[in-house]
Amino acid sequence: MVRKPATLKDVAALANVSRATAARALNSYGYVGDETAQKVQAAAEKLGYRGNRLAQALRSGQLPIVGCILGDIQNPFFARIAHDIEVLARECGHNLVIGSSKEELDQEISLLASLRSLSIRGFIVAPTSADNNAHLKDLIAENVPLVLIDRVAQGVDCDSVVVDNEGGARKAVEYLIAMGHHRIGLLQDDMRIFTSRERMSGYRAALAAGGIAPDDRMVSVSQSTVEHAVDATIRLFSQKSPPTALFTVDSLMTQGALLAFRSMGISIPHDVSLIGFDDFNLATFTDPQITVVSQPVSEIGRAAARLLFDRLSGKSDPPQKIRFETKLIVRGSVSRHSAG
Amino acid sequence: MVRKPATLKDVAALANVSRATAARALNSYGYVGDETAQKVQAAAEKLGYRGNRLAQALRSGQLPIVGCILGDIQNPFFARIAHDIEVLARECGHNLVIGSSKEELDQEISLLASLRSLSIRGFIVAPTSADNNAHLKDLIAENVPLVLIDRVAQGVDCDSVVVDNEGGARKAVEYLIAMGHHRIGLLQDDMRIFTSRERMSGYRAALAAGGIAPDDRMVSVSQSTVEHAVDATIRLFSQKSPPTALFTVDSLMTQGALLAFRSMGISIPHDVSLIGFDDFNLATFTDPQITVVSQPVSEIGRAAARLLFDRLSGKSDPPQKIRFETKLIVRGSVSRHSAG
DNA sequence: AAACAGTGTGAGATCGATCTCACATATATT
DNA sequence: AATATATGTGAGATCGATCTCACACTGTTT
Repeated sequence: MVRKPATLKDVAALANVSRATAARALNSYGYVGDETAQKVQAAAEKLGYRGNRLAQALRSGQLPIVGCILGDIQNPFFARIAHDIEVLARECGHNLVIGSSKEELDQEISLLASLRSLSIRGFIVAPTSADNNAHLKDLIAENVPLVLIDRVAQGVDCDSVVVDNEGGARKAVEYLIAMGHHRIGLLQDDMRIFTSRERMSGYRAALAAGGIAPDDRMVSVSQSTVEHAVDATIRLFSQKSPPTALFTVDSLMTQGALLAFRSMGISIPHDVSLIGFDDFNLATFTDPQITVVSQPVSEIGRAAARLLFDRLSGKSDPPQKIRFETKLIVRGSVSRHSAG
Repeated sequence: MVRKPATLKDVAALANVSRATAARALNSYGYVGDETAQKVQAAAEKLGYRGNRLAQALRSGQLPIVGCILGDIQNPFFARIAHDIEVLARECGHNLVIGSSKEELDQEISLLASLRSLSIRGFIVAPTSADNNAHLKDLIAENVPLVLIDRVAQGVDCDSVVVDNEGGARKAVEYLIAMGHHRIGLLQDDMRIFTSRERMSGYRAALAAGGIAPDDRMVSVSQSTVEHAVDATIRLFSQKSPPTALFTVDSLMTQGALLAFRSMGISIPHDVSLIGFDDFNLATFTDPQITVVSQPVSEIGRAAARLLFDRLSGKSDPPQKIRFETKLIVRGSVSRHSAG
């Protein structure tokens, strides 16, 4: 037996009033008699009435949902962000639709299109590509609230929350150089991605400042999964003269590098030094503990959500660009390299 | 300048036909003249018409969205599941709304209510409570497709996907007993949770089979986060006669236990043996590698999504209950205990 | 010529909630 | 008593897409 959810009409009928009056009673606006209001409340209660948000949304033009397009929820960094956004969204009476772009521009575009046709109120996006962003510009042109997170996109003028990727990478590599390393490997993501570019550029800047010529053989590109990172690390360290230190651009890659080193019998920090971008749960469990560049993960999602909901509630200040600092946390995965 | 999206009415006006005809042309049903159809297509093209899904949904009563309520996306187990569901949902032309219950029944109920008012087509839920599930029964009574995942709920007769929790836990504890352990600790989740119950019951069964009396002092309850698990482990191992082995019920707890042991100077497997339920990335990186009960994570989300979309496409077989096997993966975190 | 099938189109109802407007009453003010 | 003001309520329009129905027209069959 399929009983349909009760509609306002049902409530009105039961309370013996018009739909208009029922609506007034339930949403408390306009004039309603006390008695009438109570009758309506009781009727609504009895029928288990819950408004149909679709109908409400059709009138108001907007669904109480915000969309969030991230690279990959399986990355703990994004999982944390998604979680924080969801909590804040709920506080603001909104639900959250999550989509993974899998770092593919096509996915990002089609996902965005599909969410837009739902009349979703606003978006938080970690854009896959730093340049290719007509779809994001469209959003802005049509005045749909958008907050970029973790990454910004050229020519897209809107609120954003990122961290100091370049500074973080530079600090890490400078530290490696100060510890005597010259052949410093970089395990990085696709260069389309904003963070990858910035971290690469911090890496380059530190090398330059240390008088070290960049060497393409020291750089390996990998998708951001543990498995791909394992392979990329193995490639990097199978060369005749492999790096003596490695900087990885996210925690999944760091974990991949750890597993690769283990399988190759390379020991940290004896054979190779390691610094990862983004801290992770077990970074302090491994032996040695892993030195990392940490970012304030718990702030990022909340900050982005706050920006978005400010916009949704009508704020129209110029776009706000938040940039959090990163911090080098020195543990035990880097050792001094006696010059060679 | 905020240009509103074009409506069917606009298209019809531009093409000089009625809304009905425009709809027929665009959705290709009923009779439409060739010429007329082309005029309409052209008009739609020109205006960049994309149908308003809200309006469509209001008529059809359903939005192409499925909802998914999990314990916590930050748990890699759920993150993986969410990811797999999202991929399959997209293939089926649906979007995915994700909510975290944070293992609180209230959250689960309010989240469900909020999603239901959106006229979402179906749900995949990991119920927080094994008993308290009137809200789930409501779904079934109202014929809303529901798939339970990771956990089932009493009296809720619907599709479900779980693993053999009891068997997995029993195998783990039997193995510990076979290795000479008697004081076997259990680090578990709240007993409201189905998996917790089942794993507990496997633990008990193994103890009983091994002739070991259950001892409440060997059991510690913790929320499923690394931080809480650290505390719970410390409590458990601060007793006068602590366990010689520990079984943890999920990977976050396993990680918490590892961190706790490190901070207490307890070494694995020398001082204590450890088996965790649910494998994790770094389980093979730690020294020793961690012995775990693994579950086929990559199957679970996909199986659940498939069941759900089968229902959505009208299948009305009796509910299907899928139960995957678990596997004890012996690594190096368990050592033989010389009887004491 | 009459009846019928096939083709093409538009008017209007519908989904459910909300809002405007008009119309009642009741009380207060001149 | 006449007018103004406050208070309650309902009829009907609206949001955008879709669907039913009625109506028209062509061509075929008796």
